Amino acid sequence: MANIRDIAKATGYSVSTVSRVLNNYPYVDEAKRKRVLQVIKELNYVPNHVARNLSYGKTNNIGVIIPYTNHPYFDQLLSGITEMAFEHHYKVTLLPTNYDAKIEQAYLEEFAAKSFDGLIITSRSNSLPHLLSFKKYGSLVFCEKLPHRQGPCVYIDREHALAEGIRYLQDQGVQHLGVTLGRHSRISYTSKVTIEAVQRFYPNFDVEQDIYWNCLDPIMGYDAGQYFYKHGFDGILTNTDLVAAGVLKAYPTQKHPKIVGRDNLIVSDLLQIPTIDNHLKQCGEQAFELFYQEKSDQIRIPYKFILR
Amino acid sequence: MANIRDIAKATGYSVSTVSRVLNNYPYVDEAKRKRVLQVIKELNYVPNHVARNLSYGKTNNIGVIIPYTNHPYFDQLLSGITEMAFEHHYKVTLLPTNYDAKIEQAYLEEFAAKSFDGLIITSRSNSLPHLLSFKKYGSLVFCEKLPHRQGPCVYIDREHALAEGIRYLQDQGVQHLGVTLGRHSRISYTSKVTIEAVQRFYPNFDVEQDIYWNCLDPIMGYDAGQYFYKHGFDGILTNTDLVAAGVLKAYPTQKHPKIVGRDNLIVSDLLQIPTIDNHLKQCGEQAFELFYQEKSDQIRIPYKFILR
DNA sequence: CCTTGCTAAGAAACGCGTTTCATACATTAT
DNA sequence: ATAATGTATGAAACGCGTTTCTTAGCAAGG
Repeated sequence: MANIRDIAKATGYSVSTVSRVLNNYPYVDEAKRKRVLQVIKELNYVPNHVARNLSYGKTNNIGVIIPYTNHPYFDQLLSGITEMAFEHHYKVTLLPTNYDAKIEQAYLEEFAAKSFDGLIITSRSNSLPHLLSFKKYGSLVFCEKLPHRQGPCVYIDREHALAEGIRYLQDQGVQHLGVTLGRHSRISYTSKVTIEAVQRFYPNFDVEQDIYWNCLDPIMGYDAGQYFYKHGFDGILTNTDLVAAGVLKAYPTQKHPKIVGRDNLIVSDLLQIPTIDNHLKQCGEQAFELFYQEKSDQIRIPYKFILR
Repeated sequence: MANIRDIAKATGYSVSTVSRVLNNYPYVDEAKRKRVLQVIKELNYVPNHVARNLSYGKTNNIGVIIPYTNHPYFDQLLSGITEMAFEHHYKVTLLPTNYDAKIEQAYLEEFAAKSFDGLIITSRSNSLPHLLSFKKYGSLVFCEKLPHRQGPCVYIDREHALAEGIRYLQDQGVQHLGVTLGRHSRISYTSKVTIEAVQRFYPNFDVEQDIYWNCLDPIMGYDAGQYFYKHGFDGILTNTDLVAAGVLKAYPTQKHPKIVGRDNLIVSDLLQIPTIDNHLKQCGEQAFELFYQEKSDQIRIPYKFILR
């Protein structure tokens, strides 16, 4: 493959002149410009992007740390990021961690090594101070509320969103409330907030008996539903619409519990499940914007409780 | 930010020695190795990945040309690619085209410019010969059946998969078959195959009246369903489970048509919609493997018709 | 006629690692 | 004792664009 020096040689002009043609500088003789372009075509020359990036010190690439794809929560976030990145001529590189702190660490090092112009952290496995120590290498945007002035972030007002969902269940007369949550091994911040919110409305809520952990999809939701049905739960607060759908499936149709889903997924519309829409796509868009505008704002994305 | 020459200067050793330490070469004096590592730590030095890539002529990055994310078909494909890439220490960069040939072209040029070690084309907007002309710049893997010996690809046996779905509908006694399809502006290969397959089983199939175009999600599926219900269609072949779910919603529960979905999405399980599972995740995995193993095979991924 | 300013274009340095080549000493084999 | 290996390390070239610095021709302004 030809490089810029080959083109210089073939045309008889200098490397600088070729570079000037490539970058549309003024002050290049029209005849020479044409000749250069012609030779470029003849030799099938394409400027090496990596070399360019090295020279510019910039890659136009943003990394997104994400546990995994193909999960509605993260896919929505990702689609917001991707769309916005696209508009600003950035590319998005997926950095799946599977919640492994070691892998996350490896990505952070690649970031420090200038592989990406920025990093959006949709969910993290290392401690916040550790992650923040990488700020010196470039711009980091978090998808969680950071302590004041610690850097750019977008976040959801989970507390109020959950409160509204739980109040709805209470208003519907729910006596025995069950809750589905995700990973039990490393309990997420969201799970913690959920438990606290529920306890405020249901003081007798039993953390041991009334939570069904490790719910991520309808299959696990179905398991949860069987448990809840057997034990006479009449209201369920779920961690995502997918799980809500599974839960409902486990109850006989006439005995459906009051339920609240999350993420406003298509299923919740199809099955008429009330849901908390956290506008994740918008979160993703804003996260990218924060990176792009080099702002250090803390943006709260409004949620919306959708009654069906 | 320090670079390798700074480290060389600070230690008093040569750049080569520092590089040897970084790359775990044998034949470096133990004391020097330690000293180098110490200085690296002190100066907070991280080797520049872009420079390394330039030197190696390799990025460990694969690009995935995709119309958009957040669509079940592509997200499944993507999750297969991402998982496999992860296992082989590759990163995945998303290249959304929105079916715009110009944008696709831009990505192809970036590929030629060595931004990626390979390209997986999940769907394309330019002509096949045009895309194939980029083979000289690196390895291209297609997610569609290529003409013999034209390069690596994974594909689905759509013809047989569809035939099985349509035969099922016929066996169920469907008289008036409706079909939902995607984009009408640039009709996809899949759409063409679908029409041909239907015509084989239903010789009177009317391309004008019996197809509802531009169906991508349940909303559009609902529209299609209203049309089909109004005109007395008793069987629907849909282009994805999401659309199937929408179609059903438009029919009164007692009058549900016979229906066949696609992609084996969670909704189809929840709503008991028979579906054609094309094992898209597996497609993605195999596509990456073809790239990684530098094979030029044509891999057919078996489909599965799932009765409910 | 001389200065200022614009157009044009090349040499060389720069961004930053990796790798080849060359050198030199210390062993070990013959 | 000598040739052949093995260990250790530096200088310089390389991968490939971009950018700064310099030089230089030529026209307009004073």
